[in-house]
Amino acid sequence: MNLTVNQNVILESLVADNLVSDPSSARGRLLKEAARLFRDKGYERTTVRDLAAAVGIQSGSLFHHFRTKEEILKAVMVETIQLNTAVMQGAMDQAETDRDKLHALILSELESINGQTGEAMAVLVYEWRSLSKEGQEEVLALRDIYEQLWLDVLTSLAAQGVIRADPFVTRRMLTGALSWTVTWYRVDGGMTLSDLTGQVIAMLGLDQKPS
Amino acid sequence: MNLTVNQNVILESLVADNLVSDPSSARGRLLKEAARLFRDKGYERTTVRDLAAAVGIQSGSLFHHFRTKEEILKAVMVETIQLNTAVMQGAMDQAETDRDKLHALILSELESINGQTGEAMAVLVYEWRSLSKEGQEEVLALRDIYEQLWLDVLTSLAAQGVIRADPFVTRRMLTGALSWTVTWYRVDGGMTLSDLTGQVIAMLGLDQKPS
DNA sequence: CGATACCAAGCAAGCGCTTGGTTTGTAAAT
DNA sequence: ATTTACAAACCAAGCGCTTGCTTGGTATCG
Repeated sequence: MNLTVNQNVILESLVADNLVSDPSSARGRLLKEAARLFRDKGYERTTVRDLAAAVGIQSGSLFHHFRTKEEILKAVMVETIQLNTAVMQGAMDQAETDRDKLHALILSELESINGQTGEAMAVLVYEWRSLSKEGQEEVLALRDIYEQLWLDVLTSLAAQGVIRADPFVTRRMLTGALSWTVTWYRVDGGMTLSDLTGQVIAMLGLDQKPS
Repeated sequence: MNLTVNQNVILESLVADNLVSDPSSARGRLLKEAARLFRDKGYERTTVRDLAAAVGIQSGSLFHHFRTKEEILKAVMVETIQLNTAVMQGAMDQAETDRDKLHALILSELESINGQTGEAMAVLVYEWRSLSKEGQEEVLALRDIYEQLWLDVLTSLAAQGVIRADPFVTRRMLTGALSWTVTWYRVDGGMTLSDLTGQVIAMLGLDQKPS
């Protein structure tokens, strides 16, 4: 189960459906650089001149591709959700038991946050306020689909007595815990994302009674 | 064990030691409003005119109290850490077993995040990047003291086999999980912070074998 | 030829912060 | 009890700079 390869296959199909920009296109490269800058400096501290310089054009030329700076932020968020929902759905389809599904969800989200789409995921989590109200609602609707994948599995596990905390609370705690890894986890620190997934499972006390 | 009362007693002693501004002073009121604005709009989107208007003075008059806008942000962060470290230390001193101490730590942090100092705590977590490098280091040093309280308890619990995940990883996961509550937890939602603490304990699988 | 992608220049607005001067609070001197 | 002295707190005005974005024109390419 190599998630990286999986992600690229899914990416291609989403690009074909025009749901996600081709990373090699001008628009795609801009979104990639925007995600990096927004994560590093924050949306507000990143100027349109920064964005333009990152892809080697003049600041005014940005507005040929996007009408406003905020539209760039929204595109980063929307495309990231689209991609990661699809990747996660794929990982879920390969798992059989609910325990396996939970494992897949955790690993999948850690890959999203700390892998190729990590910069954009950090933006999604920490630049929420910079979106207009309408933008927030649009993103929120997409996010609901993603969240339902989690809730289905956690509710099922709770019904089986495998977890004892409330599924909704558990999901929210895991959202915080996993997204926070972006602030401290480094791939080169000797701990793989698979190791980290194991740590989360152990923290939840699910490492003792195998299914 | 009423944390709110406890917090006010500790607050007074910190004010007496000049470690924290008196909330009724001009400086104290400004910091309170600044925390609220920084949390709601973000540091960058909050202008010095917003800050001044919130306390009913002209924007230029702010610079009689603080040399720069960033100094306001730093003061919000530093004073919040000072207060919450003291409150948490107090809660720890009252607990006996390590399990009780962990319970106290979780409840204490939830009170910090969702109680009176919630706005400032959110700023501390989410406006980190807006501080200069020197400011970050200063805040980080204070934070280490705070974090050591957690690590001592978690390491002890791990040695006893009560928790099986790595103490450092566990703390980081809990940092994310607990600070994330600021985005969804509401006091009026029928769930107290004590309930929420119980949920976290249950999520960690620590609700089954009482000490 | 027509659309797409870009540049060069700059505008209006908003930003953090400064300046010079006025009011207010306080406490010692008369 | 009133005056004097002085620092702290504040206002009114605005400076210099950066911001997101616009405009009019020029390459590039199927």
